[in-house]
Amino acid sequence: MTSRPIYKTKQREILLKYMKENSSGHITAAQVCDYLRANGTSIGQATVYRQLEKMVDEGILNKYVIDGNTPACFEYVGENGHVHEHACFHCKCEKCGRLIHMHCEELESIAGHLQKEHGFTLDPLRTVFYGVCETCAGGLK
Amino acid sequence: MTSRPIYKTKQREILLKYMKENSSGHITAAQVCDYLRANGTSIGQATVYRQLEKMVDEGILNKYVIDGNTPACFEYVGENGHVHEHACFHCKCEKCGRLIHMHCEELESIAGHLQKEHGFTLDPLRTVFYGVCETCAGGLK
DNA sequence: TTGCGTGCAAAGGTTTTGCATGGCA
DNA sequence: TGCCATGCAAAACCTTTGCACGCAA
Repeated sequence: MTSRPIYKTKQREILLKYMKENSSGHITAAQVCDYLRANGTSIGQATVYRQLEKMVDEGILNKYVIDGNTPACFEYVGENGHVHEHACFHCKCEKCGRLIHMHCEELESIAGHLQKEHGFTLDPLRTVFYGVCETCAGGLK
Repeated sequence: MTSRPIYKTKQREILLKYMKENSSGHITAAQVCDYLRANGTSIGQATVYRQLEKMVDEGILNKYVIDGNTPACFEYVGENGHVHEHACFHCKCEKCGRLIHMHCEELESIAGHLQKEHGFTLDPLRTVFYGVCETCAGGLK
């Protein structure tokens, strides 16, 4: 939501590439730093945090927070403007940590409801449903 | 959850009383400490955190984690196995950063839907809807 | 008496910030 | 050239933990 200019720096490109290549999973800032360090292309952690946060602002990345004591996870969700994947919702399992993508039209009605009844414009890209997935629920309580 | 014995200490009673009296809003651990300090009945912060967490385990309090950098919020939801009827949903405005909590029955159907159609057990306590609130949307872009 | 609760201080770990320098536009 | 990005280290922040003592049951 910020309208700052986007500088195309070497560091940004490296981060973008890495996040894109790992779009299937959720990456923590520490993991990024580790990878870069192991790769010889070390980037200051402050830059990593700043760029990651910036990309979240731009809608390129999603940020997931489980709780205050575990590091936040980032996930690549697309560039080129706002690639609104139609109603792509995310569910995060609190047990196995798995991130589940689901496309469901019915869930779109939530946005409409929030808008009409509560005057709240939902941002589905950034909203994450937390809970317990089928597998973990089936196993043990 | 946990099945530890519940000791009835002076500190616990004070905390319980305070949380009960402020059940309408969200209280942070720091707010509790501030209040107690201002009141002369200071309790060690470690105890505050430990008791609060314990009460969450017991189902007396709800704990809300918005993101990793803001302190967690606690809310009194009832004792005596008094299961709270309506889950509390949270909306966080990405512009003004305001946290809006709403009790809405219709939104509860989301949980049911996720459960039935996707096998996902929603945890309303930890789920936050991101978007733009009425004020910010109405005002300026 | 037993074992949990408490309090203090210090540690823990993630994320942010200050400031000087470097690089994109 | 102007402004933003970077990097390093230190700070900030919330929360947890170690340990000795106190207190409920």
